[in-house]
Amino acid sequence: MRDFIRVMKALSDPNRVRIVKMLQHKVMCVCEMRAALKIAQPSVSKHLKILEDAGIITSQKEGMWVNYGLTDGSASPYVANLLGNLRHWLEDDAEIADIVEELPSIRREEICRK
Amino acid sequence: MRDFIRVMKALSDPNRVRIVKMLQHKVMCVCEMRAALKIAQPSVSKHLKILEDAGIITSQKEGMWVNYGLTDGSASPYVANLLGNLRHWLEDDAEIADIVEELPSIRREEICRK
DNA sequence: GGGGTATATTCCCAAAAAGGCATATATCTG
DNA sequence: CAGATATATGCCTTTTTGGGAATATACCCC
Repeated sequence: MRDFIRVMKALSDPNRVRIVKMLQHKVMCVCEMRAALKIAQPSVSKHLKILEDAGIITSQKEGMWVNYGLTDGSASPYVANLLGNLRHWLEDDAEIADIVEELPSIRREEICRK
Repeated sequence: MRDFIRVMKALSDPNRVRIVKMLQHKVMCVCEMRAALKIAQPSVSKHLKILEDAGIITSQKEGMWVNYGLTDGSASPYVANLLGNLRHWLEDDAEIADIVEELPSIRREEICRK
């Protein structure tokens, strides 16, 4: 039950769902997500921690950056199912479409390292 | 997005998940759920409202009682999918098993109408 | 080692959520 | 109609949650 609730809570926040939908398109670092979501960096980090604790995303350090990506969900049937469905769910959501459309223009080389 | 969040939030609370798992076994009135969950009646009513607003359950008046049951989920793909999966998810959860086991002994004729 | 950058953590605040008690509403019974 | 019962609503309190600012940590480059 605890695992199930943890996954459901993790996906109960719009910004966290946006993160998942973005990560369907590419691996991203924190500052890229910050730029896409237009919220403060610590807020992004906290959302990422919640998603990671739920087994929905994983992180990998690459020098100064931390790359976040979706897990394969093999550790949890709840994650596996929801990540699978979220591949088509919300695809026609206007707001999600807007964010995804702008993703290619958000490149860490331009945003970070100023 | 709003619909999706509403459904996820509705299923992010242990007591509401317990309600769904109970309703998989039988239609129940508020006082039966109150007895099963061991929380105050107004709390049950409020949880039911949240689940109903999300399209997860429906209610039907029967005299003094209000019977609650699961929807078929046809109004929402999120509901349809989650209700479908919740038919097997948490089936081996100890706490859920306990509640389900006691369901037959919770009969409105004995609990209500004192 | 020192300066700069990316990320995580801490602290604080405002808003939301969950619970209970009291009360309102609706229905049944006599 | 009056009393009893089932459910819903309102109010209040406590806890949780999301956000930001400041700070700590880790890494890179010189």
